[in-house]
Amino acid sequence: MTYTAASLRTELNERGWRLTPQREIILDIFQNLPNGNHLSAEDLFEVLRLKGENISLSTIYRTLKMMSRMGILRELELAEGHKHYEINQPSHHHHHLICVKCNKAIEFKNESILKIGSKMTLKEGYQLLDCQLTIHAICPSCQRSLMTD
Amino acid sequence: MTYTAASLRTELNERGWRLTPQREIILDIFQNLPNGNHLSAEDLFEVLRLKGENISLSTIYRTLKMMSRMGILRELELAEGHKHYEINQPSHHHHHLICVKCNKAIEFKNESILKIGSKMTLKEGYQLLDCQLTIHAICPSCQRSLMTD
DNA sequence: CTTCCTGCAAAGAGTTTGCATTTGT
DNA sequence: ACAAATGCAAACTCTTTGCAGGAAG
Repeated sequence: MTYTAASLRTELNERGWRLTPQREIILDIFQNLPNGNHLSAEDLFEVLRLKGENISLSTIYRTLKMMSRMGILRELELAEGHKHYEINQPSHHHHHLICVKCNKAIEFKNESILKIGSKMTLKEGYQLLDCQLTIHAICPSCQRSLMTD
Repeated sequence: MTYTAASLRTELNERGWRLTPQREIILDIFQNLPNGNHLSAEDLFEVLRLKGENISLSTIYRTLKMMSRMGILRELELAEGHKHYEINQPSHHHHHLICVKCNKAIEFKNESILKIGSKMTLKEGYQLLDCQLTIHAICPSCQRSLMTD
């Protein structure tokens, strides 16, 4: 289930919303992002600026929130004080192991987690958008330096 | 594994840190919080104020971060724009199903998730602090009002 | 031609930090 | 005594919002 400009337009229009150049460009950036990469709002702003696309931060924030709520993007909490976003594709669905000290994140896959999420949302009558297992832990190198913050 | 003032003191001292009245009181609040309850920094500030304990917000933020990093508290991202905290006890370990539109959160238990987390951290040599499955979805009543934000 | 969207600037919320003072160990 | 923690206020970061002009359906 890959999003195209056309399918995005359809889905937007169904809700009384519109396809704008900005939304199309932002979707395109995420579609072409190498696997496992994720962008913060600022990152996206910078990527766009380098491509010569000057889309305002307000629009970026509004679009990221909208696309997350539509299930097009995943909103990741990587414990860095701001959110990161990536395209939401079941085939690349993964989770994160994060060091609470150095914030380093490792991605990993696990097939049973999505099943747990599907079962749970079905049971409660919710419409599933995304499910993420976030593991907070201390990485080997930070374990060796317990005294320092 | 219940924390007492004494065990907290020991663990702090091991790292060259100190047990202060503020830290003891904050731990106490979380110990006695009804199951499934969680507090934001502001909530905790208010709870303390009502008990006549005027602990500054700075100290609260510093203590919450410290106790999370020690594995005493769990840091929850309930998609409300700020973090919530609760005591980290395996026996009450649970996860969250959150509506991205109204932010309503349902708690649920699942035994296999902690196993997945333990296996993953063991494999990578990390020291497990906490693992949480967060499901983002749209609740039944928000599904019925798709047009509105 | 109406409604939605954008960009700008300003405001807002939550959190962090510098520093003088106080307090554990 | 000495290092660490507190409280205060100011600063900071990320994000949201009001509004006027511009664009999509």
